[in-house]
Amino acid sequence: MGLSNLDQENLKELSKRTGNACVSFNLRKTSRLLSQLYDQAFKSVCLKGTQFSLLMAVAGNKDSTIGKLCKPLGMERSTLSRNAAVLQKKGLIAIEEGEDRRQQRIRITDSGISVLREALPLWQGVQESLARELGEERIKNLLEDLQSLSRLLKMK
Amino acid sequence: MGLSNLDQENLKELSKRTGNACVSFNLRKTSRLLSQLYDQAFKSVCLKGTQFSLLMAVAGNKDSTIGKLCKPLGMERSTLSRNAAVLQKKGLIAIEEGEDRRQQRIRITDSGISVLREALPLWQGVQESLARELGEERIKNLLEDLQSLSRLLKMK
DNA sequence: AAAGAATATGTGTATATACTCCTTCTGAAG
DNA sequence: CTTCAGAAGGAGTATATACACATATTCTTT
Repeated sequence: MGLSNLDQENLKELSKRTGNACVSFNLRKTSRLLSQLYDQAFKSVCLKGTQFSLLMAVAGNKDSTIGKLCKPLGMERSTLSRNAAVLQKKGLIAIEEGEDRRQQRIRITDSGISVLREALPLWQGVQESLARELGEERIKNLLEDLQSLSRLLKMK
Repeated sequence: MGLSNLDQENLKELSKRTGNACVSFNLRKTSRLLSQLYDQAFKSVCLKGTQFSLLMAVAGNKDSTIGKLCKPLGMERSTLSRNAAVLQKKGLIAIEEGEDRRQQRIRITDSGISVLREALPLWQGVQESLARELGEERIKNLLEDLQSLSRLLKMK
């Protein structure tokens, strides 16, 4: 149909179809909603879902740097830099100049480990409730599709 | 395993598994990457993907208001309010006081329609390239899963 | 060793996002 | 008509996000 012959009826219809079909819109929308659920779960440890993910990534990548962490997280360098600063301010990670003085080495602190310890069961709780409500199979498929799409996009 | 007995090997393993299994992390990550692709596509019409979605939603909901648009977009009221202000500044939508003077009525402008007309084929281009590269079937499944998850989350 | 290329990161700016608190307005109860 | 509860929205604040530009450091070439 397109927009060539555009009255109100067409617009309404077009808008609805576009919203239903747009991969990006639906990803962002679901992501927004789901992020709120995770944020709630982490409230008691004063973390947001994004911060939990980053903290966990730092924990699992000993002696990494801002630049090196970008790729696995699929995150822009400057974004990561700023997000890391938030965790540093909370004392959960340490950021220090590397031997190569251009680099900033990142490591998790004891306090960070401690928070992670508290946060992990909260995370697991949300994951399990999702699996219960949406079904394990569906979650598994969703994760696979998301990861395929991520790989595809990173190659560009 | 948990975090009870936590050395570097465990952490590395745990971090990897958590990242692979976390629905929210994978949604946000893919969403970030994909948004960049859409943003590129809309560059020539000076829109971002988020703005295209909102503009399209405004176009399809004649005589709507900030509050009424929230639900279908799965967006927080204040977020929508601020995003709408950006489109207003660009002259693509108009925001005016309603009869009920608490409300802000939103409508697309002629300029907005015009930009939408240019943007639609760009959107379609990205959608088609995605379908080609990931497969129609997979896109369809992904959209269905996302929409199921959205519905589930909205009920909370 | 000096010059220039390449690398790693920070900063400025703009948008996106959500929570909390505040103001304005409407409508209902009396 | 007054009061007051509820609705609609804005503003303050903090984080998340990315792009463009600037800076510092290392490496490479001559």
